[in-house]
Amino acid sequence: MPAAGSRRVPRAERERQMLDAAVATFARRGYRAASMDEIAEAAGVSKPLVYLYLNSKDELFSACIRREAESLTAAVRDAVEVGAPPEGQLWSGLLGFFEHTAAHPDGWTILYSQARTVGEPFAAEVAVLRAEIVDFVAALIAAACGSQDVLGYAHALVGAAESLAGWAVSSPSPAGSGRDLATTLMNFAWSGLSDLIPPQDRPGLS
Amino acid sequence: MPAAGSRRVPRAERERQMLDAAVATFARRGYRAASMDEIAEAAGVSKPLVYLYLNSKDELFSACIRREAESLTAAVRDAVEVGAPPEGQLWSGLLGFFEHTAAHPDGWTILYSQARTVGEPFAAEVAVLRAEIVDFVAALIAAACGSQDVLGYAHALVGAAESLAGWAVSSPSPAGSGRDLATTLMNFAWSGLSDLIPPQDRPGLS
Amino acid sequence: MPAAGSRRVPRAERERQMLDAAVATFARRGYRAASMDEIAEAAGVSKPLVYLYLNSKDELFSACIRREAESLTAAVRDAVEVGAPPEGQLWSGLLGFFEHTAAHPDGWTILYSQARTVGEPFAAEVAVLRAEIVDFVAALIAAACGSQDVLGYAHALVGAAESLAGWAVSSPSPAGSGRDLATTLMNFAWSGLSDLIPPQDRPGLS
Amino acid sequence: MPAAGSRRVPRAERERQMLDAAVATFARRGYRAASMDEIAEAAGVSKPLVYLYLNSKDELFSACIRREAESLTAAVRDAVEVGAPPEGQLWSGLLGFFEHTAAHPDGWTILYSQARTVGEPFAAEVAVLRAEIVDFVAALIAAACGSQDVLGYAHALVGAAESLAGWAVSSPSPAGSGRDLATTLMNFAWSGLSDLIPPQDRPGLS
DNA sequence: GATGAATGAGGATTCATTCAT
DNA sequence: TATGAATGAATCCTCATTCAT
Repeated sequence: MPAAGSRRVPRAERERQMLDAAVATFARRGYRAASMDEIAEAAGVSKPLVYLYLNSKDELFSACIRREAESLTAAVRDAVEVGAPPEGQLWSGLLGFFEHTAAHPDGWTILYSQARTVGEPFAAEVAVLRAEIVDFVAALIAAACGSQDVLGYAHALVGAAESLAGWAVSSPSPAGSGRDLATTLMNFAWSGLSDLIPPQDRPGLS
Repeated sequence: MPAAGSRRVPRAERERQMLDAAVATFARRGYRAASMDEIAEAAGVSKPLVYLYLNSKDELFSACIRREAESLTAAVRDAVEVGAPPEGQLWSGLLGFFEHTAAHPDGWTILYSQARTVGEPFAAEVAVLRAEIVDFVAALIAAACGSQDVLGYAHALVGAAESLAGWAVSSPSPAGSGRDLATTLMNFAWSGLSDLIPPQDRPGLS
Repeated sequence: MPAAGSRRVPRAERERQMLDAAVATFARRGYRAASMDEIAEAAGVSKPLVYLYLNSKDELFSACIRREAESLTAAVRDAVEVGAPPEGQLWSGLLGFFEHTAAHPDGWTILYSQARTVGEPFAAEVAVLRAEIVDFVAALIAAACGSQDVLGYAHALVGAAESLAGWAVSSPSPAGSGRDLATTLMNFAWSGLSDLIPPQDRPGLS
Repeated sequence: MPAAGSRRVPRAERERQMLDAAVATFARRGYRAASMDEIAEAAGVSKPLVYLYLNSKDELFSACIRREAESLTAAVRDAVEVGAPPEGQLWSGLLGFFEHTAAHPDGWTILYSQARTVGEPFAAEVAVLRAEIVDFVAALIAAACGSQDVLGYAHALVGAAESLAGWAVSSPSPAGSGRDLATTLMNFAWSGLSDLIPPQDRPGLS
């Protein structure tokens, strides 16, 4: 097991080290404030090597986004129980989502906070990712309900999940485990708050 | 009514122009990428005047955050029907929220996307704002339900609202009016998705 | 006696206030580091008024130098006992010099430290002043001794006086009064250190 | 021996070139008026390289002061004949001092004129240097005389030396060689002016 | 595979100075 | 007499990026 800063490391591993350092640095400081010097030092290599392997700051950030996005989608994909009923798929997918974001807070920060604020090439990349998730969730909701006009609900559900994930990431203690978060969200999304309210107090909306 | 770029404007009005330009620029480009040159030009003044009135980029951004935060809080505060039952207060507050964010998308972007990613002084400022909102929402939910452990629900609800607001801001056409968004969210939050699902398909969670 | 910041002050007095403020500011911060803003504020007036009366930073500094130089020369001139023997003239002149520099440390700082380091127009002005003093001292020494090659001695004596004045200005307590300094210097210059040394230990120089 | 402006020079040599350029520039223009652009151009490198090696204008100036101060103290230390009687040590030390300042007028200007006027971090640095010199001279005088109250004499002697050095630096021709200056000063300091004066004309001071 | 040496370009900030009243 | 409003022109400093080894 070679030390992080050791010499003569094969390219694939060096790239992984660089991406790790870049993800951590971008998450902590933001795209513009993170300097290539900082990243190279965190990776334990010289700056020209970062350029040799990853070409530019833009491409480096892009590679970070791609890696973290694929890591997150893979985690959710693997967590979803194929063949289960839609609600079961949602439940297991949410569980996978919360567990992965809790385990990789820097990756989550990059995707959710940083990439959206940097500007066009990257914001679009994450927007695509998010749209895929929303569409996937919308399809599950539609499958469960039969209704078609569920895009708003899907957005609300995804936003609620993001908010809970961010809550858990920023203040780990009170937020609870991934399972707790998924439970909270499924209760919230499925039964709504009205289950907690006496019927006569419910607002007559819509 | 003097034109925006006219000479010899009283200080209060110039400051307003500068803040308008700064909010628009920061929203579009992010804190780091926005240059003071750009902001000054957008405000129709020279850079030294911006510094004379607002002292530094940090303070300028801080002033933007404060102004937009107060504007949003005031809009929601004024929209909430005091004396109404908690659900009614939530409904009217959400309505005010969606209408304000739709009317001031740049302000919303600054608070929601930019300020959180810049780093400590600013992230903390918006974190406080958001915590206040979550606490307020949690109090309303608790008042409506009698239950105490509602912080998770409040986070979910606020996140859902943010997501819908962001959806509406980024793609105005399909998202609908503020009223539509509020309706969607209240339906989602109150009745849950289960209303749309035949009872036998509901997952038995938790 | 009008307050320093009062309105509608006659020009002569305003100019005096400005020069006072400028001398103090230039002495404390140096020519380049002192800003016109700072000086105007210290004088209790607005910047355009400083320009109206004194035209530019250069001319303002020049006016400071001229005023302080004349003030110092006048003090020394008035102190010198005309008609006394050369040594008596030197003694009284030194006394006047030390008393004036002790009473006006900012003026001394400007002449001795600041003006020499700023660059050509000003350095030359003070160089002229200093050359006059050195020549005057040289004439007195020559008159007392009959010798002609006394320029080096005059430089040494003036430098010793400056050093003692700077010592007194920077650490007032141990240095003693103007009279003490003048006494020290006259002892040093007249009798030399050899008076304190047994004759057989004196080096055989030159 | 590569030319001063040649490419790819080892760091140590580049730093020396930069310090040379900085000393010359600071001496000629003063700390504030000297621009980093000017210094970099004088050193034959680009500005970022100056920052890469010397971090900031402050640190660059500080490095100049340290280098010149050490250079001067080393020259004097090496010139002093250890084991000689105190007057001999003074004589040889003065000789070393005058020869070094004559050979390095820019270094002398920085220490004597510039650093004292810039403000606190630097003024303190040279004040320490000067205090050491004064103390050293005072010790020699005390050793030669047996008297204790010689600090004033030491200040006078050092000031006289500084003045003569400045005279020699600013107008090289009439001032004479280092040996001449040292002779003048030792004559002045040891025998005083009274040797040149008929006894009956001497003032009876203190 | 890896790096020390080097730079063009741009950004935040300050300052002396003027104009209109 | 006096000032609030305004700016052109630097200046310090940083950063992404490349070259020669």
